Amino acid sequence: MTNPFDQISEKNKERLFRLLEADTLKIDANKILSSLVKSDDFIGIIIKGYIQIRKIDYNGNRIIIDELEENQVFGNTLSSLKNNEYEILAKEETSIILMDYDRILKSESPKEYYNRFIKNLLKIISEKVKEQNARIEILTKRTIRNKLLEYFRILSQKQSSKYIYLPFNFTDLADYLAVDRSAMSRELRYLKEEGFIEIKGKKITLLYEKDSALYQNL
Amino acid sequence: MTNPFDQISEKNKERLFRLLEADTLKIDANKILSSLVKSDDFIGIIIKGYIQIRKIDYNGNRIIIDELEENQVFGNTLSSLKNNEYEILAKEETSIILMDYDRILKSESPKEYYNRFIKNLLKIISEKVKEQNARIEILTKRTIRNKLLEYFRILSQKQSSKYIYLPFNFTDLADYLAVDRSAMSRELRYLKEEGFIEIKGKKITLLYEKDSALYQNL
DNA sequence: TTTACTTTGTTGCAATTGCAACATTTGTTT
DNA sequence: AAACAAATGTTGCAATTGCAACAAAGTAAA
Repeated sequence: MTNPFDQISEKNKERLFRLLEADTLKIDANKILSSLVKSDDFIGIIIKGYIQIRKIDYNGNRIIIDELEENQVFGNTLSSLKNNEYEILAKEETSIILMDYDRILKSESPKEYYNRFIKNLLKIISEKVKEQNARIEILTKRTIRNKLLEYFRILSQKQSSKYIYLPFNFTDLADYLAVDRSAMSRELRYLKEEGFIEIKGKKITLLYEKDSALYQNL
Repeated sequence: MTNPFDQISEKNKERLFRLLEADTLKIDANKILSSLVKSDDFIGIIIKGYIQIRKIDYNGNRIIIDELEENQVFGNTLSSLKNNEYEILAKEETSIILMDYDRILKSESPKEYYNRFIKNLLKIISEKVKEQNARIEILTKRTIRNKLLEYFRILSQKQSSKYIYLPFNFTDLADYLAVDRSAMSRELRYLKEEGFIEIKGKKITLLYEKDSALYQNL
């Protein structure tokens, strides 16, 4: 994961902050921010910590729009985030930097640290696109079972192991997969009963092979 | 939509192409490219035309991964595109530029046109993230009806009108929403019968208001 | 214009899912 | 340790969906 200030010295980082009028912000663990008092178009960078961007619809369904950890970016420039429609939940103590998107792009500074920062941002955002693609692949699966399997596949690949560790609790996982929690719970039970997986808390063991029939319809 | 060569002169564009060893490629209308003979990490830019990136799973379900028009980018850097798993379909005659991702990022050229290009790319990719977010919002809806309504909402907003024009045929729309085509067809009929929409070919008229009860559970 | 192919529309039916309601377990706070 | 809150597990049931199979309409090619 690329650090947004990769190859930028502390001193130049300060200069950059001044140039871009960046603000830093600290959010306590389990605190919810429902509006970011900032200009129209902003980009936020997670310096440290872990947040979720959530939305709650009229039915009370909570949807996890995004999950962000250190060095990742978010902002209304990158989504249709309008204040108040979404909430930002810090799962642990989190520091973020807020900066004006226009200011980032429109600055004509010839400074090396500025160009370097733009490049770093490009890399980070490219990674984000990739992650979103993975999410889309999951969401396009038509059954809960296939969504779970696709999610496990990606996680297993990321963690290079058949013993995978969920970064979610099950309630959040259901929101992430956009399915009903109890229906997901049932499907997980079926997968267990059929001997495909083992679950111990957030640790899941995949008992099937990559060429298993299970994968055939993914 | 930002042009990747915005504020870059023709001459500098040529220099840029040489610097990044970019190749141009022309694809005839309705031709399918199933593998891009190129280095591992590439970025493609649509210069002119319109393509779809599709995937066909073991069930024969076709999924539209991405839709790209002029000035948009794609590439395995931006998704998990592995050759052969996906196909690229040109809906019309399309020209694309292929370039090496590492080369783009690792070049240390101090040239103004190079930095400008990076900035343009950043803007384009930011827009892509935004579009993917919209897609995710649609896919997280739990019923076909709500997926359709969310899709219509976004389209109506984009086209600033209640008379919207589908960029898809219905078969492709179903793939885009990741639902069964016939089930979608049925749902569209219900929406018509209930007087919420009118359909004439690819032209759809939304007959409900933004504060309609229909929207309440979106 | 006849033929072939693609897209759209329709329907019955079985499978899957969401929903609601509740029990149980786990975690947190005082 | 008691009291409360949150997460997990379970189940019946109705609603929604996917699937299959086919008819009709539209489009392109010979």
